[in-house]
Amino acid sequence: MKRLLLLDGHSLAYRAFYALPVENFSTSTGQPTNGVYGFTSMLINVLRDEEPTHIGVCFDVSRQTFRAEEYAEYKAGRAKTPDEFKGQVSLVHEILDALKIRYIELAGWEADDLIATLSTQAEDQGFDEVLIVSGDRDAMQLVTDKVTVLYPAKGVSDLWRMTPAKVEERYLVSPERYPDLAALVGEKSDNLPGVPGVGAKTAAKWLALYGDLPGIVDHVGEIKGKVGDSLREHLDGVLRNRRLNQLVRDVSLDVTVDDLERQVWDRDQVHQVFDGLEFRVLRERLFATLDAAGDEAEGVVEVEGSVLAPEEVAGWVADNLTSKERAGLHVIGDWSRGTGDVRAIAVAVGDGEAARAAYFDVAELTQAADKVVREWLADPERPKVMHDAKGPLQALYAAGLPLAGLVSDTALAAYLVRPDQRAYDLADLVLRFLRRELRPEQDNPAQGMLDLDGHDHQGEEAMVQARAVLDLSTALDEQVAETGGTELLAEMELPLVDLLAQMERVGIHVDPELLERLESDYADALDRAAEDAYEAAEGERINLGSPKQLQVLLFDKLGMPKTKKTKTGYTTDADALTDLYAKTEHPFLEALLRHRDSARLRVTVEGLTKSIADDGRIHTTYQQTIAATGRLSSTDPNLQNIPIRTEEGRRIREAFVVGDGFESLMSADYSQIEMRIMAHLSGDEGLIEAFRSGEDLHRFVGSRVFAVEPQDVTAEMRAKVKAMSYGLAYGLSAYGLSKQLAISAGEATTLMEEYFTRFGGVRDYLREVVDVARKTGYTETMLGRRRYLPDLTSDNRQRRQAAERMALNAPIQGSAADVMKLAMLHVRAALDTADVKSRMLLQVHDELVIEIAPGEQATVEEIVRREMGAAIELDVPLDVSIGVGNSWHAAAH
DNA sequence: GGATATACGTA
DNA sequence: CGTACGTATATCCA
Repeated sequence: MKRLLLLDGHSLAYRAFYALPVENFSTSTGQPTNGVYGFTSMLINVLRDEEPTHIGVCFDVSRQTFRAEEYAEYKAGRAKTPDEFKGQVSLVHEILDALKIRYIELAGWEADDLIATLSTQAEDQGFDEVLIVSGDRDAMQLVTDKVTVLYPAKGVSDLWRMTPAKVEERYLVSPERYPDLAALVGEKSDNLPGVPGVGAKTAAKWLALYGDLPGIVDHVGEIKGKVGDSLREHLDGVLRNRRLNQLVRDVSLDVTVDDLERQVWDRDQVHQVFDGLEFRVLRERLFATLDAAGDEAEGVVEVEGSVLAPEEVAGWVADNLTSKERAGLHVIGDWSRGTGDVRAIAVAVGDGEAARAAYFDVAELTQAADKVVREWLADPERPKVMHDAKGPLQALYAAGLPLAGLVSDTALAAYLVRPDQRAYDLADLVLRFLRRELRPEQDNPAQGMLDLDGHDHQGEEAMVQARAVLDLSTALDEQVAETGGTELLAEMELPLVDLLAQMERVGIHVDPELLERLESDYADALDRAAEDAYEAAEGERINLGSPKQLQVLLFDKLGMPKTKKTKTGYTTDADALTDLYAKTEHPFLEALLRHRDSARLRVTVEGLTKSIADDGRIHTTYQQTIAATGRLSSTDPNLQNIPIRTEEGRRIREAFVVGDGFESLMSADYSQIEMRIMAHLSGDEGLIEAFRSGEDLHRFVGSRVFAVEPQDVTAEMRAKVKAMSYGLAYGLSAYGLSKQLAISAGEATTLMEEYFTRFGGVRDYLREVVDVARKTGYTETMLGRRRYLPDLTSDNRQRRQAAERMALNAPIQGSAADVMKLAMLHVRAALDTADVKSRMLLQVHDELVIEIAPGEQATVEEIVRREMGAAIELDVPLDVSIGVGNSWHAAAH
């Protein structure tokens, strides 16, 4: 497969120069880089998407060409090349040098002629495909079945794929006839005037009628009307245009297409050039793209080790697991919902000559082996590394083999390095960071199954995994150190694994009878709502759960006003339905909304009921590597989204009750932690004073924004500044604020302006966060947790603005998550020290739920208040609010 | 059975 | 045109 990629370097950089704001793209020394940035960005994209085998970039050298000689006004009238652009072409050259991509330029020729020549050559020599990236429409004449022009539609990211059919569709003529059409219509950018009154449609009509331009010339006398006169009058100009827009396909070059084969790029040189240009984000993207393209394994993970017979285990462990050398541990077993069991264990230690590994069954260990294995696992001084340890930890714990001494977890390390990834598969990480292949784990491996040569495949596989984890942990720990995350990993994420495992194991007790009653109450309400809805719809018994059927009923049959568009039609979400109800007062809508509510509550309760374990408790699973900001998430079931806002929904919390042998549930939460962090990070004096004063936050802010005394802040004013305050941390716009508060866009803008006048530090901080992130490529929380946002320099406005909102939010949400994680660790340590039986059950982002043992309430309350309040030092107090009751609902405060 | 779209619960 | 999640249902496709 031979695929040639040709780019018009000058024109692409020039386009980028105008598409990207120079303020955002210049080095600290003032060198503008928007053109070279845009060009490089596009280059990376096409390298990624097209994977060419050959590549070349063509440049214009000067304006002195045969075209200018024939027609002095050729390209005249073009603005003089701005000085800010001039220097950037040589920067593009430097980048191409570092990437080992040839660039071609020749005095007297335009880049398009060179492209035409190389493209023709490639076609003649049997290349499978030629791709031309050019912003010059003359390139359309080169399009064939094998040659495609990628034409930058706007900006630098959106490329139109011009195939023969696309050219025909867009310009109404074949690629071959395109220059005839262009000659008739004219090309403004080249200063080639066309026939006045003749546009693409007329020109295409003539070409269809007479075949080609010579055909038109032959019949020029027959063309009637004003346009006919116009054509005859300007025919000389048309023929000149045609001579000038013909690309030359046989320029004599000192390179051939074979010389353009892709070379290995020079990593050091790339670092140097990109450092000089301060292209941090782009470098990441380049490495990610080119490394991924070359993500080919250079080998497989191999392991030297033995499948141990039961009587060999004790000896092997005694001989090999005594030192402080880290060991890769892989557990074979099952785990879920806070429990599990272990079938076998694989361990790998050492490297190079000293590399060794073993695999053994845990069910049939001898007494001696059981003892040494147990001691090794529980010894905090003998370090272990695992991949995604929490599950295996549960299994080991359930098997009576608790583990200590976990010094790294390759999933957690990878999460800190690449927090936006959604999954951290061991094989993927091994491929990416070690360039080695990990043979896939077999599904349902039969235990102890030997093949004909007596080989234990499952044992081999498990040892390979243990070896991979060990090697990977070294590579990833280095990466973590490079990004300043070592402490975060060692002091926060790793210790948290054990705490989360404990919380999952304990679970939370629920009252199944209450859940059952709720389920039937909700089901009744659901039936009533459904009947009311059908009646209001005059017997149309549609599926009320189908947005598609609802759309037909609401907008077609009932003719209601259209709501906001979705991909497939019009939304029927609760906001829109409430709006519609306000407008139409149609009883169907009211019944439908009730139906939605009841259906939702019923499935929530159903899900909880299904999740009750044999011990009468619900054991959620916490995910520690999902949320890009650093938060935890909860699954199976999700206990972080149990209803609280409506009275009906809150009843579900009454079913979460204190368990046997305990006295009550305690709920402790941080009040307004994100706003407090914003006050701290921004250093805004007004906001800091608000929190120090002890006054109600929104009342305080309202009094400043509306310039009234705090006691004169009305409920309406308070609601407005509250929405505004919370919205800020999400990157809310004036438009969004106006929608949410149902006020005019003008009023929302005024509100925001007033807010920022009073709290200017907040505005400055939010701006600064985005600016810094754009320069460094990432945001950081108070504890140094990073989030990478390459889209901050995207030329796609939507993506860029989305990334900006993420950049605003990530340090705030993420710092709050850090604080809560610290608090959890401190609270547990203090509970342990106090030697109480009370224990942590749930974490809901800013809330902890604790089960209080008899007589311990005061002690625990003191501990929780102290440790949560002192988790981190801020310029404002960290306020903790605590409630106690026999259910989660009753513990609310 | 898997993927996608829509809707909606929490912080 | 407001961040971060997880889950359920309907619908379409293979």
